[in-house]
Amino acid sequence: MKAPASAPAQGSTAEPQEPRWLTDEEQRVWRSFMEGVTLLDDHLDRQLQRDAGMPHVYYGLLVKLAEAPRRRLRMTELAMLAKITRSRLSHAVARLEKNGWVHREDCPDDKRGQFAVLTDEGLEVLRQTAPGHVEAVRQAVFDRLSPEQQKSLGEIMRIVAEGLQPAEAGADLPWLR
Amino acid sequence: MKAPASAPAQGSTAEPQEPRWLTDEEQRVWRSFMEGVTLLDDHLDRQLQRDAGMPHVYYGLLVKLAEAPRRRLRMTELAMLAKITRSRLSHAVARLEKNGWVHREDCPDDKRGQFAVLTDEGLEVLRQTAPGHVEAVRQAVFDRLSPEQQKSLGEIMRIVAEGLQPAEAGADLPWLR
DNA sequence: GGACCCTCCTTGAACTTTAAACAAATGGCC
DNA sequence: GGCCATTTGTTTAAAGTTCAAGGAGGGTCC
Repeated sequence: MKAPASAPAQGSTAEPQEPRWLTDEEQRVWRSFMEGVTLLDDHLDRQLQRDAGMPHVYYGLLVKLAEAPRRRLRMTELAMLAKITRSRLSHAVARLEKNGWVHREDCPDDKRGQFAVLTDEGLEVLRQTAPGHVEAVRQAVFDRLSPEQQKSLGEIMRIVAEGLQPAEAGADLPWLR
Repeated sequence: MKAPASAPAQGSTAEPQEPRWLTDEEQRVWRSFMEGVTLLDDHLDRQLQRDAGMPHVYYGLLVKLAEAPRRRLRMTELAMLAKITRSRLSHAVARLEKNGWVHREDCPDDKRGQFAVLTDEGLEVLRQTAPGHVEAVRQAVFDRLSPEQQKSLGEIMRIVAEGLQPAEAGADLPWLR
């Protein structure tokens, strides 16, 4: 299902083509990318763990909930918005519930369904910690990039994300994209 | 509690300035970034877990070792190259050792020191799985970006990485950077 | 109604990561 | 030599993530 990048007739039967290795320049790009991501992720995780008592992903969940109508979302919807599996979300919400930042509610329309609801306490935590988090993001990223670079980064990562979007996602779910 | 976005003399004593919130456009950039990274990371992790039986980070460790002088590196050095903590590395190497991909060796010069050494078996795993991994990276990233975008991405992430490099790193370690 | 398949969400076990504490060795410094 | 801070790498436990399996409801087709 992939066409050769260049000339030679590629066997159409099996996989074992000559690998399309990265050039030195591509290597450098890729390594910078992975290093940057690793360092950034760790940095933000530590910042939030210290100041908000939760990892970055969990913080992201609270943000999504805070932005949702009535501060609530179906589990599946939240999982898709946050780009995580439902399993991971189940565990995460269980933890956040224990903290009192979120609580679950049955869905009246669909007895299988669950809403995750952001509590007042959860909203308060967000209020208190958001400034510190934005500041961290700014210092690590936006303060260091020119407006053009910021724009590029957005375009580039949007392209990457689109390419990896699980095919099903949003296809039949009107509320997404 | 709203302060003007621009001029005012900033109190020099404490923290509670008006947060420098992200603009809508910055928000979009940041979210695309986080989504792209999350999806990409998961994608590569699954690809490697399936085809190589290890997470992306572990694969990265084997690569570093393969490139090192006698296929060996001191634990601390490897940890810095891979941008992970020594603790995490200890666990990772323990696991890789159990797989037979790596083995530890005492450092003759420093009795505290340990080398992580890539075994023949480990090198073989790398040989077998590298093509699949590059292909995944290509399809997810390089095939989708123009040469200019690839260049930008490299520059941008290099800047971000530099800003987060633990200050100590490389300062006194001649073998790094 | 009943068979069947799909979706929603949870669960438990295995594995990975984190954070904090620690022993041993090193390297000044006096 | 002896003292002391630092470096090296590991360990423990707790927290988070993944994977595969599963219970339960919904939807469709006959």
